[in-house]
Amino acid sequence: MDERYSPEKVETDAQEYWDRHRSFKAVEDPKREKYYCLSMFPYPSGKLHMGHVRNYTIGDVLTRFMRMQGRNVLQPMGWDAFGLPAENAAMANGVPPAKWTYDNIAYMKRQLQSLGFAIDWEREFATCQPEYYKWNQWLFLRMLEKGIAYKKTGVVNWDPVDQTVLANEQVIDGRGWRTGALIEKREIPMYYLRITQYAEELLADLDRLPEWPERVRTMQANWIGKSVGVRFAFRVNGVARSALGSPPSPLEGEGMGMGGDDPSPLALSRKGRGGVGESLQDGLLWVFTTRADTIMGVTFCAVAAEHPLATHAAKSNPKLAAFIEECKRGSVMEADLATIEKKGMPTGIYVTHPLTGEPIPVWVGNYVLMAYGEGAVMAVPAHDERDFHFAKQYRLPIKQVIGVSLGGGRGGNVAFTTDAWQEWYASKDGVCVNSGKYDGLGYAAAVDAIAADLKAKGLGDKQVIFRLRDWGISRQRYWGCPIPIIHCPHCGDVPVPDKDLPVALPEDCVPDGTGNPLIKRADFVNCVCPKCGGKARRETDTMDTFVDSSWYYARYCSPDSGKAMVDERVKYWMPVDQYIGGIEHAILHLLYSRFWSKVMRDLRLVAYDEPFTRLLTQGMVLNEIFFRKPESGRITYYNPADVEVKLDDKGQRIGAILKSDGRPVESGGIGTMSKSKNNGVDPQALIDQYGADTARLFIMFAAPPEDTLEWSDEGVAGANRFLRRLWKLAAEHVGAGIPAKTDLSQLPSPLRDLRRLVHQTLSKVTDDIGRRRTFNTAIAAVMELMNALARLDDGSGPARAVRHEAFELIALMLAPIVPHISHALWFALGHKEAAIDARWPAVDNAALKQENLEIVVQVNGKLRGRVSVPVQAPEDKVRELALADENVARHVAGKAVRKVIVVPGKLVNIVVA
RNA sequence: GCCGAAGUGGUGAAAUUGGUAGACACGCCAGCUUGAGGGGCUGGUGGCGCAAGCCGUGUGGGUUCGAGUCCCACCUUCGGCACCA
Repeated sequence: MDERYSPEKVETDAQEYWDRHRSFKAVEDPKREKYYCLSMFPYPSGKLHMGHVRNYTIGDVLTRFMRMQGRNVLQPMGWDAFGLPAENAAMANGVPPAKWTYDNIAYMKRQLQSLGFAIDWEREFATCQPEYYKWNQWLFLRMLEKGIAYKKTGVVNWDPVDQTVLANEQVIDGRGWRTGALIEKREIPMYYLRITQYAEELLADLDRLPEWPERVRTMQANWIGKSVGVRFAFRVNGVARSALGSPPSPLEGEGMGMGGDDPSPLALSRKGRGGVGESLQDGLLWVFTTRADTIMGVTFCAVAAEHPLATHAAKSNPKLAAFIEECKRGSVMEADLATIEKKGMPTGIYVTHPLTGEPIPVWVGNYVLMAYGEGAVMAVPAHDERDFHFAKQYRLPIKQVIGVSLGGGRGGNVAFTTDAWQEWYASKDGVCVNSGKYDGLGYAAAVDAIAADLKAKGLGDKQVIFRLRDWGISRQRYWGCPIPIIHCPHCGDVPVPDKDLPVALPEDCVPDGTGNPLIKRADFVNCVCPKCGGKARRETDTMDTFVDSSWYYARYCSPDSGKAMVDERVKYWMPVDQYIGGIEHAILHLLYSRFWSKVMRDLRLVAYDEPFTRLLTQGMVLNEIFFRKPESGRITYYNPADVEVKLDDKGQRIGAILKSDGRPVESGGIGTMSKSKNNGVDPQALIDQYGADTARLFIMFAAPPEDTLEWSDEGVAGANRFLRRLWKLAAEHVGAGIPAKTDLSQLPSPLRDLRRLVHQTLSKVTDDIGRRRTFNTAIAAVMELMNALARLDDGSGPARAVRHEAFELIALMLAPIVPHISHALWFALGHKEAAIDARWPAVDNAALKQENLEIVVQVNGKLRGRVSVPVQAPEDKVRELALADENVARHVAGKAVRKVIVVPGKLVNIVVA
């Protein structure tokens, strides 16, 4: 064994061994329990970043650990290879997205391999390969047949200069990123997937995912956004149905006939979202409310700018038309809407209150969303904070209809004033007042009574609605999976027959920013109608890349299947036992994958309901931010590698300078590693300098996996120091020869203590990795053991045998985390079989036995002494020994002992007066 | 604004079930080692105090023999987002 630890050699050797023996090939074996460990696949952006390294190291540790536990493990890897960056790169460099993508994949694959991940590379694929995306198309056609996929118009960002559709991220302050032109909103036909049909199940099944982080489940539940309330209508005064120009809808009447008990999400999702018209059938203004108990307090209604009633009113009111235009111009991003000033304008139209018959004015409000509910709300300013402020601003009446008695709870109504908003105004705990026959009813009773009365009048009923909207998958982009539709002038939109799949994407296009290049590809666009044989035009839109990532985990089970999307091997491997990825995917990717799984299940392609049994969301990787901001001009960020930090003599930071010019830079705190803040660390540089094991060790040691991880060059050096020390100690031990097998059950005291520590450490590491997933504490425990081992200065036979066992267990305990050095140490310790095929060691319970325990003694809760007591000592004896301790006796002397609390094996607390 | 998570030495953190606060590591200090390369080894390192000891886990209360951990109120930071009717 070399005296010196040289990671390049150690790591190359280990990786060559694993390659040669195809150690990571996963083979289905019904006799063995499987373990499918999956990390979210990367977008091939060019090179790995630290977030990838962290993600894949966590997955690899669990994979290798479970493998040592005897499970038949699968850890695959692939590439989320379609997407916008490839088109941007093409525009910048003139390289086709296909070439750019495949080059990046080749480079990043080498990087992943150099980190020594236990990946079955034989299952690798990229989503841009026709063998994969063929099945996107195939499933899309099945969805079309089942009515899950459908076509309707949607709004997109239109750049009038480049004549192209832009993604949200390509719109900066309302202008195109390349042209600077003001972006217009355009309505174009698009394909949608009816995820809302699964809303109820997607919500309910969150309860079947107990091993997902609570906060992810909460985020998904909020995103699905189930609301139980009442949908009802106001008659629009003096407006006939024909005047509104809304065509009779085939869905008309469906809402009323559905009954409140079992509302179908499918029907609901159609209603109110299908576009203009439906909300005004028969001259009715439909609204949805969760506070029907406040209906007697309605003093106005507010509709969205896009609402047909607003459109109608604007025809004869230029000022209103201008206001509506202003509202429509604003951002569609809901986060932006949260901060805009609330504005409104009266339409001049009145509606009739369904219960009181009073006339109610209708306003247009910029805070009403067309996409949620009916695009119209009843406004109860006394009991809704937004309505309250709106009413104050425009001097609209405010009528209290809910009373609350605080304090005693009997009768005494707390005073209501319109001076300022009070928290309790929105409370559901009060009872109705000023509400005629509903007076005195609580929330639930009032809602029931009011819903029943509305139903009797044929003007409404209870209703469940979801915030979740159908998934629009059409993208007016080149580098994606073609949507398999043919547009025929005679037959309309015709699905591509299964036998003609895949619709292959030409790979030699170079986008130039002026729209989808597919439109100009005659050989792609021109085709023959499968129905009538006439000339037809192929759809040029491609699919959202979230489609690609919605089922890739299932494809890994049978990546070579040419006949089917997935084959019977999926039954063995799925569902994924452990999924690992960034918290940024908590909603969309995970929700779409869950939806896609349920669709595949309903098509009897798979048997599972949920694709990911256990989820681990790893924290972000942070680093310091340094910058200079000149008097005039732009802020410049400096990479922490180019900055030297100045410390005072206590190690407290006093400043930082740029290494190149020695002049000070300012600290911007710490933040996520990003290009814009120039605070990234290149994993490749780290691997080149210290090796993969050091990178893996540092990343797993610095923080628990779910927490953020702060980068530290000193910490990396420390991790490397530990490995060098381990290597050196092991080399010294092995250099003296492999000790003969020795009976370790009878050892002198210091050796027995050391051996107990060895097995205590094994016990802790097993629990930390297997159950707690706190890799940082597992590593700390091994470090502690190594420190104890280094202190043992004893060259005797028994000592060498104890030391040998300790090194063996250290090599195995560290094998999931730093597999290369463990591989080398294991062979050096005299084993013929490689560490990769070794089993996780078992704790020797006999080694854990001890005769005496150290017990802490407190007096009035303050630590006053420690005593050694026999393990089997009865409580009286422990108490006696505790009181006999010199320091304890001193603190107890002269005081009456009131109580003595004995916690077996832990402590004694003596309570004195 | 709403929702969620978290506040512990100079720093990253540990304390798993209410039971020794600060394991492990970084940094710093002292000493040794002419093998300066990102050296190696030993010891020290929460604050105050000569000491006994006292104080100490964001702040203020509370429960308990005992609280970083449980309860109430507040402050701060981070993350997510919805004006969701």
